[in-house]
Amino acid sequence: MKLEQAIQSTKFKNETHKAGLNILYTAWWLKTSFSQALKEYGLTHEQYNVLRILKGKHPEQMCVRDIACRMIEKSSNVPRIVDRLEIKKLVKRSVSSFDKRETMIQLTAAGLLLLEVTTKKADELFDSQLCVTDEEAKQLNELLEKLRQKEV
Amino acid sequence: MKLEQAIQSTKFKNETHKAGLNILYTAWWLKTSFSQALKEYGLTHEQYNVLRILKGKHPEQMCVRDIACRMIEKSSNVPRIVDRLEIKKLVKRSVSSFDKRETMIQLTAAGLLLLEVTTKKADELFDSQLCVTDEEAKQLNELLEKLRQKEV
DNA sequence: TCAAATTATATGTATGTACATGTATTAGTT
DNA sequence: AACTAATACATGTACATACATATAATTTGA
Repeated sequence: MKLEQAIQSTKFKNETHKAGLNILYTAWWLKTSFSQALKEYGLTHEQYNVLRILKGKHPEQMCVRDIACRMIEKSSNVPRIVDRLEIKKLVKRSVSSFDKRETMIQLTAAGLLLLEVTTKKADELFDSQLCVTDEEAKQLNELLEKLRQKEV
Repeated sequence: MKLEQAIQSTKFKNETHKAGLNILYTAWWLKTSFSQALKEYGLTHEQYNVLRILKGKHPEQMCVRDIACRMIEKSSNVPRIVDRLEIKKLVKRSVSSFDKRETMIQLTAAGLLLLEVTTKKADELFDSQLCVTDEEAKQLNELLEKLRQKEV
């Protein structure tokens, strides 16, 4: 669907302005299909993101701060997301012996198992939903990174 | 900043997968700078979006449903956003005489004024933050729309 | 014409975001 | 060593999202 149809608007200030809205809309669309796919496993897409990050270090633990700085949405409130994962026994919290201020998070066996299943689903979704060639994806990545040049 | 630095991850399944994450990250970044700019006016970026949509029809009114289907994030809860705008006297609610189920929303003079000031700020932000040429923006729009081809 | 289905909006709940503040621990300075 | 600053995390609050349900008005169709 064209952006014009999606947000029922035909006039944009310029192509750059339209690109901004197009990125926001595409991100919403992507998050939504993603969340949809995870729903049957009782995971939100942020919870999935945290599990994925933990997997990267598994079986080592990670502290909350290290998880936070790997999140796509930097202002995510990791302790709260971990709360929910802990209730579902997908992760375990413990106090760091190295620095007692740190809370160390570790995937449980259940978490690891659920992650394997959902990762398969999620990867399939990415492959089937995102209709660009490898070359186009590369181009898209370059454009997005150029666009973000002034990032602070 | 490259995506790799932003989310401290170097391995991606493929370029398409990376593009997906890149879109999500760029959208977060954009929303954040945007919200930052609106903060001094006491508006959230969703509230601004609703005001913008209302402006499109001003001085006519719009019903909640019409606003909703123009939102970038379709699952936004428009009645609740309108609640907050109404408290700040930026919009006015009234029951439609045409169909009493409908709630008609209209910008107030205060809303219109605030919108003018914030629109200027927002447009400046878009122009200064999004570092792409007109040609690149056009390319980006095409790629995003190709990517979303399978949209339902 | 009237009961049933549909529609428009409001509202409840769980989760997440954005930001401020509180608490415990560690690091740094003198 | 003791005081101060910084750090890591938890938690409170306001707003937003995602989805389910409630309520009232309108439309449909038997």
